[in-house]
Amino acid sequence: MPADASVTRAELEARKRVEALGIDVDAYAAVSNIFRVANAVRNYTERNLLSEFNLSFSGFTVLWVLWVWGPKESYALAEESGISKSTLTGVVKTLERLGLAARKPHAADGRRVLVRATRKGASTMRRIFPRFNEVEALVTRDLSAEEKENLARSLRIMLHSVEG
Amino acid sequence: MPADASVTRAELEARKRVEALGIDVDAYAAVSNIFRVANAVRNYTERNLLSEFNLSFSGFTVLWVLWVWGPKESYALAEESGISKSTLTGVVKTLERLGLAARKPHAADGRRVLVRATRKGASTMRRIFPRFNEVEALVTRDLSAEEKENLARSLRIMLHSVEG
DNA sequence: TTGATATCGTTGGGTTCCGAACGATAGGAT
DNA sequence: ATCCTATCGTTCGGAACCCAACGATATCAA
Repeated sequence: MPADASVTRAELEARKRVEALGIDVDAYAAVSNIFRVANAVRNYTERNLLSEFNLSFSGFTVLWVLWVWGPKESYALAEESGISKSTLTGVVKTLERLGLAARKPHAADGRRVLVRATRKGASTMRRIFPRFNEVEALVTRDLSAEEKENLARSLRIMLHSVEG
Repeated sequence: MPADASVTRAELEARKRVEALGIDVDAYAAVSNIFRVANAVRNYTERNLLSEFNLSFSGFTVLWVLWVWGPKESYALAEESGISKSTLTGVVKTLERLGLAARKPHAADGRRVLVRATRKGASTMRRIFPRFNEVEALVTRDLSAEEKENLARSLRIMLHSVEG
């Protein structure tokens, strides 16, 4: 086992603290490291890439969803982006101010609103995404193709468990 | 391959959109699913457990660190909790209001502040953590012990790449 | 001892984030 | 036609979140 994969001192300390409580250590290790990595990658990306475009991570995510899926109603857009609908209102407002997204009323239903990426929004995504993917490649550079696939597969299984 | 691990429709749509851009799909799949799972577990936990104690996820994390490591200076506490030191000021203020943490001045250095969990904070953690671990066990219930270990190991390797 | 420089935690300004409540619209029922 | 109920996006209040700037304290050189 390479040194990079060794259990960190923080993890050892935590285990010592809770070992008497009948804890599922494997589950703890898996989940806590997911949060650690997500946090680290999010912060890294916001600082070193998204700030250049005045985009928050959520703003980027929402624009990404619009770019991939095309125009979407607010509720579905919030769902897919992993934020609440009230948060989405603010994020879309910011994207509109930046000229990256636009609202249009639903043709048949006066309550609904369709959100779409503007041309500028699409061209921005074409510029950002390859660089975002470079970060993804960077942070997974020490994993083999098989390890990356297993990682993604395990995460999909977890997603099914928590959402189902 | 079980159905649970199949690539989601969202992922397929995304791949279609970016396949012409020379993207590292394995890296994309690994990283994007980390965010999905982290988001889902965080929201689930805040709604179904932490809200009972008026704790945000960050508040829980900070209190967890104090419980595991004992009293800690602000900078180190922020670092270990994955938030900025200015955010920590607010979070600790909230924990103080709840009676779960307390500040005390550093003996030798007037600039520094030590934060510690109160008795109530410690007893609260003893109540929360087993239930938090139940959630961790729940969301990993369809992974074998070996899969959980491999997952944690891959994540530690990634952490090393992004932080180093 | 005094002055320059570094390092603490906090504050200020602005965005993101959530749940709850709200107004507006829709789609029945009667 | 007129309720009743459901659903949509927004608003509201408060917490979390960041960076930059700040005051206070420490450190070390001259």
